[in-house]
Amino acid sequence: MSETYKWRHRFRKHVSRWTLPRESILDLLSRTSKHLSAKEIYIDLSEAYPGIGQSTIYRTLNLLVQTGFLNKIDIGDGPSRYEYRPSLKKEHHHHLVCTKCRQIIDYSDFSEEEDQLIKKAEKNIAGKYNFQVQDHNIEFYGLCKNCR
Amino acid sequence: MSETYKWRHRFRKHVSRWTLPRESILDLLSRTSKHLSAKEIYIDLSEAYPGIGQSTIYRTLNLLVQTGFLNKIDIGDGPSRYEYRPSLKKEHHHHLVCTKCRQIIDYSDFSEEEDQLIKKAEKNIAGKYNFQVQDHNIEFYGLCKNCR
DNA sequence: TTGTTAATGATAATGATAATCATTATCAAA
DNA sequence: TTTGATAATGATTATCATTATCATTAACAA
Repeated sequence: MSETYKWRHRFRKHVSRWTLPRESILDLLSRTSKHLSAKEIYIDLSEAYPGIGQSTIYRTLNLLVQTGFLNKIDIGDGPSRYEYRPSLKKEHHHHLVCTKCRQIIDYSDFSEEEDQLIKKAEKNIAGKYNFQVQDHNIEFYGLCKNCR
Repeated sequence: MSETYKWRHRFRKHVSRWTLPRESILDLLSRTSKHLSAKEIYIDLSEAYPGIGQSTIYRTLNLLVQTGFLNKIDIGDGPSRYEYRPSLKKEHHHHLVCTKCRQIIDYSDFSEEEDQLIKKAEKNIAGKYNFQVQDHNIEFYGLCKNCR
């Protein structure tokens, strides 16, 4: 079964129409490991899809984030970046952010202890602050292999 | 010894002049536990210091972050927020971000295991990606006691 | 095939922040 | 203490990312 078909199916559950811009953006992000900004997506797609509007890019990105197809990444400066999210299940990874070239690298192998620590912290937070944790985010800042 | 005197002293090491806007901003942020945006700081200071310029706020905030007097906090949407940083030593805390009212709460009690886990991760990251970790950041997203 | 209506793309608007530049204030040295 | 070099300020404009508006177009259920 094609990816497109699966996407379309998942998408239609949200009572939204399946359109070329939506497929193009999802397709692009699913084929790259890069973390792209709206502008970068716009530039890239403009070749295969001349005339696509910037507004559509922004709207579609927001929609795809809301519906769980994409993750939005915000590292302080510059524009938001987006990455494909393969499954709705708790596939969890974090990011290494190069403070020099601003490259973002995925980092996913520290799960067992992390889960324990996070669970513990969430319990602690719930008790102490009456704060109901839904999600968490860890970033490491430093220098990538090219910049160090 | 007054705070102002200490700030001034620390500041002069960076070959910068000690001015009223700089003192006012530092004073304001040191007296609140809130995490304020540039605009909020501007509005607040405008009362005690009519005529202060927005540019000065932004410039000064950047400077104070660079010189270690303040932390800059970026939680995705909205403007950057700033908090006072009591000491240059590794006083480390993280943030609970309410996804509904966008309030930020400081969270600092999970250090021992955290340190261990983070150290381990940093070593792992260095080995695997040749990435030199300098700092890290953890955020918990959820609902605060008023919003849950 | 068609009608309803959601999505698109062009454009203007907004909000946060940075750049420019003439004026003013700080502070080291006289 | 004054003074002079120059850093900092505040007004303004520019820029950059993102959102809002709205007429036109396309998706898809019937």
